Amino acid sequence: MGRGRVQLKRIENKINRQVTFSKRRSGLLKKAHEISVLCDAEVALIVFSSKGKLFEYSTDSCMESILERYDRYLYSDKQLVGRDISQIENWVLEHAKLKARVEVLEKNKRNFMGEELESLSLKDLQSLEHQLDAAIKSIRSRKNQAMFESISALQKKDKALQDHNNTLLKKVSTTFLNYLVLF
Amino acid sequence: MGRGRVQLKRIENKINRQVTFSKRRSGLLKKAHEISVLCDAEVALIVFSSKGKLFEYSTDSCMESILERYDRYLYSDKQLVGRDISQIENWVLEHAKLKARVEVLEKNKRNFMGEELESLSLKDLQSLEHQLDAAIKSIRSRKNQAMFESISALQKKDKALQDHNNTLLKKVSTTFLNYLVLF
DNA sequence: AACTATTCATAATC
DNA sequence: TGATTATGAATAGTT
Repeated sequence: MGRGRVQLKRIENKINRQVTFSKRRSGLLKKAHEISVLCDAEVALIVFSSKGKLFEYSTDSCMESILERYDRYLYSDKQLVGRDISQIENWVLEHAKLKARVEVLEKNKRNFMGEELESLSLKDLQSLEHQLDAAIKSIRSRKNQAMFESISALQKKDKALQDHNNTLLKKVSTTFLNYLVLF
Repeated sequence: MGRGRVQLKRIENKINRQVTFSKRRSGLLKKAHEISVLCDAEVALIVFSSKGKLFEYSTDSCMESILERYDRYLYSDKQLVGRDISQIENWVLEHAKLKARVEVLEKNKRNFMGEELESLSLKDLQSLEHQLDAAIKSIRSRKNQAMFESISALQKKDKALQDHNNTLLKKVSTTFLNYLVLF
């Protein structure tokens, strides 16, 4: 990239190194974000500059949960300690995540109900419309099915009742005939 | 990169998503390594695929030490202990409530997307259908409005550009005439 | 911080 | 998968 090939070795000139770091860092963070969104992946990226400054990226801005998942993945049965975050801090985080999730879902719901559309782009609107169109199709199809099921259940019940009625009727008339014979 | 530019949103096609993930993952790991070597930075990169598989890169000082450094960087001065017990109990409750709310909202959302309809009664289905019908109407109306706004903004811009062009044209011809007069 | 000339990464295709 | 290729992105060197 850029003019001339680059050797994969430490850039000796301090200024160049700093500039390259700055450029490549933003590129790297961007690509981390892209793969996260495009491919539905969970990404945690931590970069310390040679001067010790921290830069980071994490999917859904929740580094801690990804690192925890990482620990779980590696040491599935081991204690989570090692990383010295107390349980309480974990809860705070979890809580914040839940709250954010609720907010997103509620916004979502309002959009699904045709509210708060001002905040959506034309593209979002289009995709929402298609989503709902598809949903309505499913719902109508399911409704039809449910109605048919309900109808056939009623017909079956109706038939059973009629049969029962007939049986009773026979019994009654037999009893009546017996009565006549006796008296 | 590649043929045609790419939208920053989840790739819906599963196969494409998987392929893109594989390609971009190797690109990302490579770049992480490069910045690490070129700029003498310490890098930790963790990627979970959507299927939950782990991929990682870390500057040779090993992942664990970088994560430790990260924790130290963030939490070195914070106190982690000594919170009020009743406060904690409150949180536990709050947490349970939030979780329940999330569950309801998610079920809701799935229904709005035409999924999990088996659990709904005929009446529920009917009302959901009406709800979505109304929503679609709002959305279409909002979409129309947004499109008109967009169009009129473009027309306005177009007009401004034409005016500017005319002004420039006049300037050019005046200059040309002056030039003719002089020579 | 801008601007290019290049190299690189990768989406589409096979 | 793996290779190829056309194209859009990233970026090294320069100003």
